[in-house]
Amino acid sequence: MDHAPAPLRLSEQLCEKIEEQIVTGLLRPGARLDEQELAAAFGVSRTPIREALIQLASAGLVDMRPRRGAVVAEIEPHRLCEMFDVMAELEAMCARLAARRISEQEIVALRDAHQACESARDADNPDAYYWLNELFHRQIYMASHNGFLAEQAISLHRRLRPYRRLQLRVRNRMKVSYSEHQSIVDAIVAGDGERAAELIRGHIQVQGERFTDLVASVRQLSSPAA
Amino acid sequence: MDHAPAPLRLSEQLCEKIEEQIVTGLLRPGARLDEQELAAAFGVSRTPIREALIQLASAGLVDMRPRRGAVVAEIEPHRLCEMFDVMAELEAMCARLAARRISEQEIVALRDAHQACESARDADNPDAYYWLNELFHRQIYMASHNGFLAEQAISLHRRLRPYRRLQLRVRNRMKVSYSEHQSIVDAIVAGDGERAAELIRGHIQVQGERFTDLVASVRQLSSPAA
DNA sequence: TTGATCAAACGTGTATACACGTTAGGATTC
DNA sequence: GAATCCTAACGTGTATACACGTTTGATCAA
Repeated sequence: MDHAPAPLRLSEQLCEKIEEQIVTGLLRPGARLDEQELAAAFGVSRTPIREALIQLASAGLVDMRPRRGAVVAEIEPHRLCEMFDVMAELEAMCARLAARRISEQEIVALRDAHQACESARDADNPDAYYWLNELFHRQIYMASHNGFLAEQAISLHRRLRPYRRLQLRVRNRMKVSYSEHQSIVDAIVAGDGERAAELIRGHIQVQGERFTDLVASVRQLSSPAA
Repeated sequence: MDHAPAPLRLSEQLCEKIEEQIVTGLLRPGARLDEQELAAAFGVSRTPIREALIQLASAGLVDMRPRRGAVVAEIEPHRLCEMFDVMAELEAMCARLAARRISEQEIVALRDAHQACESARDADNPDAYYWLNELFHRQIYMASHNGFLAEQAISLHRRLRPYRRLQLRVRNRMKVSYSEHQSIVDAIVAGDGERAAELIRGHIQVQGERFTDLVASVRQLSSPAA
């Protein structure tokens, strides 16, 4: 599908690799990102590392303080809630548009993605569910037929990844999530945009609300010393 | 307000300068951004220029093609409409939240900003109106009391600047815009979030719709040769 | 012992140098 | 005369070198 023959630029590859380490939690929020250290670790010079860090800083995953080095961005609980509120609104917009514009093919794809989530739920496999859930939501983004909106949604979704991931461990979360998905699919297929928007807004916001509880532990993780 | 003592990094300053040249139209969409040329023009080396371009590329104002140089991003008409749709939704969200959360002080500030627009309208000064309009909208962003949302709105607003600017030249646009502002202020102060959201959504979307007409001329500007 | 001051090491920010892909121009061939 | 191939110049991508601010450790004074 992605027929780009080669990234061809080290900066891009490094950007993805470092982002991977951030979202998987290998690099914790607040961790220093020493340019020389990273350069040595990846076997390249500082130049492409710097360029990768600048990109990640623009994306909000890294915080660069002048002359004082870069660190993995620490998102305080309050801001995290704000971000989830915006995410909820973006997804609501996607759902509203999707209800009006989704094609027959896309309906099939959406139902397939939904079905796949069911399998992961039944297998009680949070990691699988995490990925399949992401694919499910992307189907809705695409069905909005607004490419820019879809990009924004994907971008913010990525940024929230490390925090979202914890959610699925909550008891019964997968089952509740799946049943919410069902209602959303029904509303979209029925062409009821307002209902679909309202449902998915709640679906996302509940995660933000629950974070009010979880953030404490996250904060503990990111600042062990103090 | 912004108590940052000094940007201290050339990359940042160059980023702003180049962005300025893009949004003011000095650098037209599609224009090549030769690193050596820019470096010579600003009297610096290629390194900070590259870093500035990477930031601008992340922001979407510049398009970097591997090994083939950077150009000012060309936004095709279709995508521009998509961006205005998202902008409308972001502003609607700001207005909805603002109606619930705005403080007495912020109401005063909002009315002041609105009043300032009136002066520019009466003076029939589109350039002044352009800036005051921006300040007016920012008051609403801030009143949403969602810092992340406000940042996103400001960011997208900046990106749409070069295209938005043309709008005010349209006959009677300033008068219509001002009267729409009035209704929006009333709805927010009255605490009617849904009405405020609906009004501002229309206020923004009408710009996107009108662009369907204007884009032809924009396209002509950006690609004189063919 | 604790506090402040200073100096050296460290790391970022910028400049320069080099390598490779891209592109444009000219020569050659059909 | 037009198209293609080759070649050389150009510009990007990466590496290296250097300058300056920041930080840290030690020394000295109270």
